[in-house]
Amino acid sequence: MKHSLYIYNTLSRKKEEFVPIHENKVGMDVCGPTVYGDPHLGHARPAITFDILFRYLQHLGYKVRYVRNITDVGHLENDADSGEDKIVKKARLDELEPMEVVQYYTNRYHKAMEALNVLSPSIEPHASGHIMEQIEFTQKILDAGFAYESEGSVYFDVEKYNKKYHYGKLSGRNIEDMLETTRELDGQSEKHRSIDFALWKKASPEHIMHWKAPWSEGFPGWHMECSAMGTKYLGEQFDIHGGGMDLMFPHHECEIAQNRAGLGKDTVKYWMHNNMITIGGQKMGKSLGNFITLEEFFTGNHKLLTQPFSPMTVRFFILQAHYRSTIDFSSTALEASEKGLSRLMEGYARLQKIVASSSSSVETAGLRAKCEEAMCDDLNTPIVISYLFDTLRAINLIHDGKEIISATDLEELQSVFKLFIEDILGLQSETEVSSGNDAYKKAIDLLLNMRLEAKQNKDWATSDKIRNELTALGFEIKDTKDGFEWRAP
RNA sequence: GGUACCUUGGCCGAGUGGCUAGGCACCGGUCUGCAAAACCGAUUACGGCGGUUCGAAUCCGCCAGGUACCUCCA
Repeated sequence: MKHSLYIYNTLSRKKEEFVPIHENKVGMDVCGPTVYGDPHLGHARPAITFDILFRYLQHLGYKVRYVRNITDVGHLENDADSGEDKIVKKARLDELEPMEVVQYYTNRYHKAMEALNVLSPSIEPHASGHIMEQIEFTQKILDAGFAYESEGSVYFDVEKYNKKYHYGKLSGRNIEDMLETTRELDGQSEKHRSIDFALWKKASPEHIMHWKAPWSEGFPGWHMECSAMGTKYLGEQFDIHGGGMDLMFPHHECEIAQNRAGLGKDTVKYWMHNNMITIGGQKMGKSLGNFITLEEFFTGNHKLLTQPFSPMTVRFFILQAHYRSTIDFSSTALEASEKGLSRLMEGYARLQKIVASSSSSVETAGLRAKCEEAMCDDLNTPIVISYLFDTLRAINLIHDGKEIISATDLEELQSVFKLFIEDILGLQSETEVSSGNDAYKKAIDLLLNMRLEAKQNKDWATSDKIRNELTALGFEIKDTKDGFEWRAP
């Protein structure tokens, strides 16, 4: 029996059954990175969360168009007149062309994502390549009467919008509170209200990145790109929009308002938000300066890291928590994940070598359904993983010859493990890649066969010497009943 | 100040009314020349107080502590 997928919709604050707008097709938009810095652990979370969703929707048989944008126009540093493109600022510091910075960090992002086994989205549009669409969208909002021009910039009229629609429906805020709690109005004289946000911003003279628009030489406001690009590639109504929880307000709230004002209808059916990764209980982020880049994880080159952590360990660590929970980073937590993952992957490798018997003494039939059920319950990957570990025990017992499994059950188990470990969770074995070529493998086998002989002759000195030397080089040697297993460093 | 959320055993983390996920660590055992691995077993838990209920980690109230957003952030 096929389960229905339920996902948590931030709009309703409830798990809802996922029903696509168009049968068998899913449109999905996720906020991608701003490419002015190295990708860090925080970037890995939404990428992996929505990678899982992307993979699972496809597994369910949907044809998915996944749009993940690259923000390269930059956001305003602040709302004041001196607001400056982040990308421009960095470029000037580095004395690079803005697009050079964009290219550099985009490449770095892609490299990290590939290492994490995050699938490429269907379309990865750059904001800088969609200025026309953003200008047109802004014009639509102006035409609809929900924006005003002021000194070359265009602002969204939140109060007017709120009279007809509801500004704050996603984040649960109300406009009165926002007006009360926003104190500083200095330097914002262009705007009618402090809560109004820019759709188009006139560029100051020192601003390098700017484009021609009916109102001024300038650049789009920072919520505009999602409205313009999402609807361009997915239509005026599409299924899923995702991103980090910190984007809920103002970014996604403003996007909802822009789309409603410009198109006259709500665009997104399901809003999904992943929670943050914390470090010592605090959000890991740029402003706090407590983030660790993905490269630092992979190399171990950071004062908070006791060792390097492989991309798969990082991926597994993230999947061991539900995407809507905060997950607290620590080196010891990563170490625990690393060991768990390694045990899981070894068991998975063992599963391939198991020889079937005429019947089964272990019960494994329900695994597929249980895992599907967990995934359908708002992508509960930690539960899926716990089921895999439960089954791992049976696999090891069969491997040790203490239990038996029939050919039918074995085939099913292999199929389920492949489906969930590789296809859905996207975990891949890292040791096989690094094991090198055939000659190298044969050389190690040769050494270990010599050790086996020494053992048979009770020559413990030679036997231990080979094992100790190989261990010192980073190899893992395991004796089995009738031989050995080894793993490259 | 406003809004939302969180507090689970040594650590990380599931779980939303009864059936006490899982991982890592630790302890005991089996196996082994020794070790590793694997397996078996044991131990440790739901922030505090009160309420609802036959029964609460799970629902309600209060208190304490913490986090996020309200400014760029995944």
